[in-house]
Amino acid sequence: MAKSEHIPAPAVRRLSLYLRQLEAFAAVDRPTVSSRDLGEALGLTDAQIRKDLAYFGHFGRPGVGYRVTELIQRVRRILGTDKKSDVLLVGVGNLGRALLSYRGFAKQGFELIAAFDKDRAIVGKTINPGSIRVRPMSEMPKLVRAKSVRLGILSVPAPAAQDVADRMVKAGVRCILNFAPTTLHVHPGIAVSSVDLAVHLEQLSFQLMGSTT
Amino acid sequence: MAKSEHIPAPAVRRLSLYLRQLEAFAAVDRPTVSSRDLGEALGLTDAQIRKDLAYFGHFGRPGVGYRVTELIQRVRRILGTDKKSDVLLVGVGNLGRALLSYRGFAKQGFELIAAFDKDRAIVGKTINPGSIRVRPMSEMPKLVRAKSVRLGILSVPAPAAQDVADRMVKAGVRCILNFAPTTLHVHPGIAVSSVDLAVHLEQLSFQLMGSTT
DNA sequence: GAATGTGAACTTTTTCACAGCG
DNA sequence: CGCTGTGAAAAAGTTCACATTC
Repeated sequence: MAKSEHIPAPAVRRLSLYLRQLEAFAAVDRPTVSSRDLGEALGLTDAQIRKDLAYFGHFGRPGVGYRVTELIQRVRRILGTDKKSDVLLVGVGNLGRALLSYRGFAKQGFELIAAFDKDRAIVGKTINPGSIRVRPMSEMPKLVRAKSVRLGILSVPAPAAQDVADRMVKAGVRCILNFAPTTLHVHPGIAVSSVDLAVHLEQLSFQLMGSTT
Repeated sequence: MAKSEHIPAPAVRRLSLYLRQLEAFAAVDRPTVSSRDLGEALGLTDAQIRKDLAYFGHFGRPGVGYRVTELIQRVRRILGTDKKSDVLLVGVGNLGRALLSYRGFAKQGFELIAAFDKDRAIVGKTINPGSIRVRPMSEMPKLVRAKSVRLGILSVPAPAAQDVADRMVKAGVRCILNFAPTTLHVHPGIAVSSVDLAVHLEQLSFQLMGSTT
């Protein structure tokens, strides 16, 4: 396969999980893993894992499995996280601040290089250890162009989300990680991924319903 | 349909989105909506929406659509958010604090009633406006039993996540909203929903790859 | 006339099962 | 022999299209 076939979105989502688990194996100096090992660790079937990886190439060795460090590199390459990406954030409320302090981004190759807010009371402040100074919204387009930022994190309140998204896209941002509980309408070609606490909680609540009956 | 047929997980996920959009329509005093209206607002097809809602009952009127306030109540009922649920949180780091300050939970019927952390430096403190005092881990099982808490939010670092999850489940928690970037292994019957920033970011990064080529 | 609910057709995704390589 | 990669089969999910109801 390996070639430019259409790759299912669920396969790409799982690729991130594989990467994480592979890193866990690497941390323990495991040289190789089989699709079965990975599957057990992640709660997936071995066939699923082989099929997913095969969309991208022939990475394994029959009788042996996958070489851990090699596969990590390959998966990073596929996901585009082998090189650092600059990321900006708009909306420095509670959540925005937590995200700015989150150390996990850098580990994955994402660097938060700027934060913006419209609130004059916050602009100019520096969010602790992160050393990023909050800038006014007006400076956003300039920075996006100067640094060719493609990835934006949107952590403003829901009513402002669409407007801010439009401004990000206009400035040149191509992918938005949306934390606002609202549906964003963007041009096709612009990617949006939404992190929605309401949906997660309500889904759990629904399952609770079923198990009580 | 309406009957105890197997309901696809994606349909349940979307139900949350429908609820949110319905609330937006209600806020504007819209009396009824058609599946088409909902679909346009959410970027889904009308057929999808009708099919999803039909899993749960006959809520609409041909020629008219769905009565907004009525459907809101029904969906809340289905999701179990028509009644308040107590929620606890373990792990009062950056993210935990942000979650404790998040006002959206209450709006959806979830009440954060307690927060726990193992760090003695944090225990005893009260997280601003939220008025919740952080308690030591040792008090967790007692509270879960006393209040029959079924839902737990897990916002501890990845290496501690499995252990804390086990302790939550042992205490009686049935559903876990997991923010740690790790796969949790729990008994079948215990529901886990993971919010995974790595997966979201890497997915966006992947899409960026494709559009650049 | 407008819009639902739903079987049937279609599409996507997962699982199976096995030939073939190391 | 163990384990991959992959067609073929099965399952799951989505869209179509229309009879039916308001």
